[in-house]
Amino acid sequence: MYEELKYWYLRDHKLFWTLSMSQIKQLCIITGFKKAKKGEVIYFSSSDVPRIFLLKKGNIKIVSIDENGDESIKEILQKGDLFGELSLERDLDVNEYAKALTDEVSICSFLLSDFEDLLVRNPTLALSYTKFVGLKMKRFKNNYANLVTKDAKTRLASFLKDWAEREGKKEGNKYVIENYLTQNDIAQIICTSRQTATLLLNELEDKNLIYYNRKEIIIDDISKL
Amino acid sequence: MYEELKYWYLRDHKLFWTLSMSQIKQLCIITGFKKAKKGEVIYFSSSDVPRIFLLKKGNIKIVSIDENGDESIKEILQKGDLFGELSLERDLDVNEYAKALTDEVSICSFLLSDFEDLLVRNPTLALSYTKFVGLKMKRFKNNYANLVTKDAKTRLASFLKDWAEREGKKEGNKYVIENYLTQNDIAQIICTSRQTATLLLNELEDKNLIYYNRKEIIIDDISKL
DNA sequence: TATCAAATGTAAACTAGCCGACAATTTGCT
DNA sequence: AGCAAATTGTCGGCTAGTTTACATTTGATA
Repeated sequence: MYEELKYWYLRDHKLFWTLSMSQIKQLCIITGFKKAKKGEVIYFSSSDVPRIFLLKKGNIKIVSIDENGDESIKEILQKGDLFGELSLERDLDVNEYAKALTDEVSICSFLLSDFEDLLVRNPTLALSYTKFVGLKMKRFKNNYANLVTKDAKTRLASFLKDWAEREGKKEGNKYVIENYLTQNDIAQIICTSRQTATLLLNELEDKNLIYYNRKEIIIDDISKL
Repeated sequence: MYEELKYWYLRDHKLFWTLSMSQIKQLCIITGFKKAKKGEVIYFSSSDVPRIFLLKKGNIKIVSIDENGDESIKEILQKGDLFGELSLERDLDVNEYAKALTDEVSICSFLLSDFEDLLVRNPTLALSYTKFVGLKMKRFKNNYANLVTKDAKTRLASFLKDWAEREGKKEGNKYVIENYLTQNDIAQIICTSRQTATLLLNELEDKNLIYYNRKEIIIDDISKL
């Protein structure tokens, strides 16, 4: 991998904006780079050395496996998202993996230890990183609060809104989302059975609130959802 | 408040162990101190300046209010726990308050801005703080994963185990917990209705797995729970 | 283009847990 | 002690959502 490219990758993430180009170059912490295509499993938490990963391109899902072997989707990640040992502590209890949802997924990574060194030498970066982790925690809390208090229909609606706002092409109140999820994925995300998800999606379509197919989802008017 | 005492309060928290006494003194960031008794509401997140709080004594619950005015318990905090704007970012969306669960609650606090300065000047502290926030996030994830996948009975059992291990007096496999929660509190924590919580608690008592009253909860054999 | 696996659609039986309603008990307070 | 308020106990009806089971559609690939 070309050295120049490496730095650019980090530079691109807003977490590293505060660093000067020369600082970034000086650090040189990227140690891995990987490409994957749809369906491929990319990373196991129990893998060799603890790392932090940066999703450069494509979409992936983080799936965790509990003691009964049941799988649940923890997160859907977009281009630019960080994942891995974000809490800077190795966690052996958690068993999770990442799976490519789109073709042409590319990921780069650096070692946790290298990143720690970097943080110690750059207090400002450490501060923004802490805020970043904090923000992530808040989003989680919010999501889960939804899970607990709202019914499946509401959860589906707020998931779709969220998705549209994060990734959809906006045209006024209309949003077009590139659909790389199966109904089963969606069901797992909003924590319901596949059947219920199917039912609710069709219900939304019957009411002309969304148009759904395997390639894209069109939300006619997000304010009505 | 005596200066000496202030420092000792911080010194006592494991987050600050890495700092030398003189460093802590130098920093002198504690700006508030408060006492409260049972039932008292202590702090609103929308209060004046963003702060971080340290619970020195007693137990409190963090209650959040959603857009419908429904209240839900976010966290139960023990002596030594930090709370407030832990993510170091002010959050105006969140509406939450803390309520004393025991008599003789005491809390000290410092300003977010002071703490940020401190972190920038002490990268190692920043690092431990990030790990601390990360750990908190993990615990949350775990809890919520439970909420979603397990039924109420299992959730109650794991809450009781957790509580016992964190605060109970251990005698072999037997645990005695000082019970400062109502059944309604417990219900909210494990996200079920008060009636269901009552039912399940009585069920556990019928099976002689626990002994419950308003003062204490005795878990006969935690491995059987 | 024939085949097969994955994804989606649909329906009926079943159930955990919610909700409302009310009684009994305990606690704090004057 | 005596009263009001908070907490706990109990019941039946109700509903959202699960589960099981099977049919249909779609897309990949040989």
